[in-house]
Amino acid sequence: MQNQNGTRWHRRKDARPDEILAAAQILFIEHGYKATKLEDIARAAGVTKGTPYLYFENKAEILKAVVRNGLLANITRLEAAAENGAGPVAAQMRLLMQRWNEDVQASQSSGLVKLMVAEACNFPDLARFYYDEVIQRARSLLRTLLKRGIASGEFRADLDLDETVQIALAPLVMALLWEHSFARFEAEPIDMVRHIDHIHDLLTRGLCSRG
Amino acid sequence: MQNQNGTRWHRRKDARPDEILAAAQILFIEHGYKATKLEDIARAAGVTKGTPYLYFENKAEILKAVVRNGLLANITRLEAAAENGAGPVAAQMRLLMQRWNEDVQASQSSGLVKLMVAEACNFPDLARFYYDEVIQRARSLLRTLLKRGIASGEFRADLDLDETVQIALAPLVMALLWEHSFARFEAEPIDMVRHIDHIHDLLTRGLCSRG
Amino acid sequence: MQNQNGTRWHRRKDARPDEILAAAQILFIEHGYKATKLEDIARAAGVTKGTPYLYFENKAEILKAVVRNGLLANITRLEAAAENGAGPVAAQMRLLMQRWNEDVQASQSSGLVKLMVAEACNFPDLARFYYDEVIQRARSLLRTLLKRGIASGEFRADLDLDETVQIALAPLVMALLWEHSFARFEAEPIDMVRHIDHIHDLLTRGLCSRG
Amino acid sequence: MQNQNGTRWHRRKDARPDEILAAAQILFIEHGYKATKLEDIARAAGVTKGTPYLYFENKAEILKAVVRNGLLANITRLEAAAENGAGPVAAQMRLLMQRWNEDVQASQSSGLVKLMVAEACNFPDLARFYYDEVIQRARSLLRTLLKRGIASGEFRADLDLDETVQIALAPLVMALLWEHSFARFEAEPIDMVRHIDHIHDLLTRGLCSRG
DNA sequence: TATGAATGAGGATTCATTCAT
DNA sequence: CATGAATGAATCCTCATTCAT
Repeated sequence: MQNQNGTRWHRRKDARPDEILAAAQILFIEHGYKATKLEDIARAAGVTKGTPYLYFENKAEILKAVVRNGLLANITRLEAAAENGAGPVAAQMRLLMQRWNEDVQASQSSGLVKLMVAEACNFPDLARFYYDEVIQRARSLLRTLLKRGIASGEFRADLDLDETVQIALAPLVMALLWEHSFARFEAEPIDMVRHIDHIHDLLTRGLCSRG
Repeated sequence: MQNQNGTRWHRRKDARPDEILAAAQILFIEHGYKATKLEDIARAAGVTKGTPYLYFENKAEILKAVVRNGLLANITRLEAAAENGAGPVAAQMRLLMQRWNEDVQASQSSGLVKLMVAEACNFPDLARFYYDEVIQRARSLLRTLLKRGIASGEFRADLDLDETVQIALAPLVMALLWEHSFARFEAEPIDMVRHIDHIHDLLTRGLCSRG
Repeated sequence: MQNQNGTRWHRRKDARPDEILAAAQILFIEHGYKATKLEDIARAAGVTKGTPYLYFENKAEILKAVVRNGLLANITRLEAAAENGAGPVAAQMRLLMQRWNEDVQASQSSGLVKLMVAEACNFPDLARFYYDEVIQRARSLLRTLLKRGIASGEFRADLDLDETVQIALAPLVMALLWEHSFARFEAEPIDMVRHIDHIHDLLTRGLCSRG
Repeated sequence: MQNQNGTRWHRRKDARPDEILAAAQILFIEHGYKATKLEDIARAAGVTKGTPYLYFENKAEILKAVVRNGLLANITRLEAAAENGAGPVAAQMRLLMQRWNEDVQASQSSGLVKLMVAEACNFPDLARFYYDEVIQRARSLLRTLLKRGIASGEFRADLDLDETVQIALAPLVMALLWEHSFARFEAEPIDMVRHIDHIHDLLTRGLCSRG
């Protein structure tokens, strides 16, 4: 028997769990946790019904692994990208947003946020993990930048940090959710690079024209 | 089963559908569509499991009715509130956002957005309805305001309308999603009135300090 | 409120049970006992769900009443028709078959036999009633005729009465069952008068040509 | 649940479908389609209620498989038995009827006809299949024989073929229906070999004595 | 390791029956 | 008498999970 690459079966041991998680991620995001059948995950991963149970306790654990895996990697890369920035904070912020976007695209993880929003109530400990390890760290990152901007006089000194962080993140998060909910009804797909430019522009300059 | 009067049931034909929808809304938002059992909806509505079928074809139709009912009413009230504004557009916008918030609070419909995001892929026609009748109408409303602001010279003339609308709505929508996902992990609940003020402030003035 | 005849509601008391039975008969024959909903019976009878219970204990009793009513009337009329025949027995037999056919057509009861065959196992006492009050009496009738024919020398003396009765009835019964099962697939409907002539002819003369 | 070996179950993939169909056939014939619970079928087949769904789409498909399986096999064997007959047609016909009877007894399929009659209206496509693949083929077979008999001068030349076929088949079919409806009320079971002899005798010679 | 047949608890839906009006 | 809202047992079907192979 040959797999799709034409290589013989062997040494898949290490890859299996990730293949299962990759398949599960796609299906969980597309249909939600409950509506996704374990057998579909298995089939999408190229294995049969029993196999996921060799690597994961049960369906819930697969969901947790999907989220942990995907998001931890993302946030970690984001934090790495945020280090040692120099120059105007606004420009750093813009660069960081674009980097983050590239990373999300590359890691195919955009739908995880939707998944977490949808399932937060049903998986309190997972939601807690997401809150602690993703949301808070992302906020922290942005807060640091804002502080630097305020300190340097680049940003207004009267900003409420927590509020501003929350508001600044919203359009970025919404773009992800959008892609996995209503984007298909739009005439044309979102150009994320351009969208992020607009977000950045609006955030920094505001709507109002200057006197 | 006996009700409080000692009779087996009340004759509630007129009230029943709404009671069932109200119960369903809470549970669908809390647990998602699939994870909500019809019997739970029934019990929460004070009836037994057969009763919902007297008023609704099936579970999916209950979901659709929940969404249609709740959101159509909201958007309609929002449009009414948007009429005949006068004075500075920024102030009108702020007023509208606060009005909308009050309406959402009053109608207990904040979680419907989360529900729609979570289930958009599984209910394409419902998602289409939501896109057409809620999203587009909300966008249209905001776009009109922006145009007025640009025309009056209050807002920057170089704004991309579609992008700006999308971005401006994001923090408002995120606040709703937040409430039904991770809000419980926060030290204190969001003060929406204050939050909206911050959103409005940031939107209009931007982050940057002025020379 | 007016009924279909334009007369006011009144004095339906006596007619109701029969209207319900008439509706039930049609539906039971068409869909079988289990697949027929009491509400459908009620609607077909022009009443609502609860009404049949004013006249009948439950669904099973309605079935029993349908069968008893319909078939007892038929067999009784058949016996009446069989009385005081004169002339050649074969001719009497033919006349009786045609009379019976006319009666079945007129009484709309042709499907009751199918109903009984289909439900005999689920309603043993009803089946017993049918066996005793319909089958046996019909057999008895035919047996009497056969005996007369044998006595008169018209029929062969070596006939086994029981067997012959059973065989002679078969095509008649089959024609009824046919009408309520596969007749619709035929190019043209059965002409029962002609069919009975053929049955009679074949029964009396046999297939074989005579030397 | 444990089987006799103390294991939870056997690996019976090949045998299962037939075991399920065999169980279903008995129960469908005994109680009708609607009144038969899938769990009863499963239990009768020695499995639990989920297992039938591994092999059949749903209950209706089980019914169809039961009928198709059972009856196609019967009619095919009947056609095989009809080939290359020699000698007097009446004798061939008798032999064929006896063969058919043996085959029906051996294949335990006598009740399928009753099942089809009972459910024809609820399963139009199945009824169509039965009409095309069983009834028409059986008729065709008999018609061929009759034609041969007429051609050889053995049978009357004035026979209406279609009518005669229908009438000749009736007692045979009725015997099957009888067995699964009212036979139990008879003092003694039908001796089919003898019954067929009588049918054949009556068919060929008719009731009337000869001058 | 991997398979996939089998399980069986669980959930959607139906419908005969009841009974306050 | 008649209605029809409500009930809840019954039944179809699903699918996460197990385990002999």
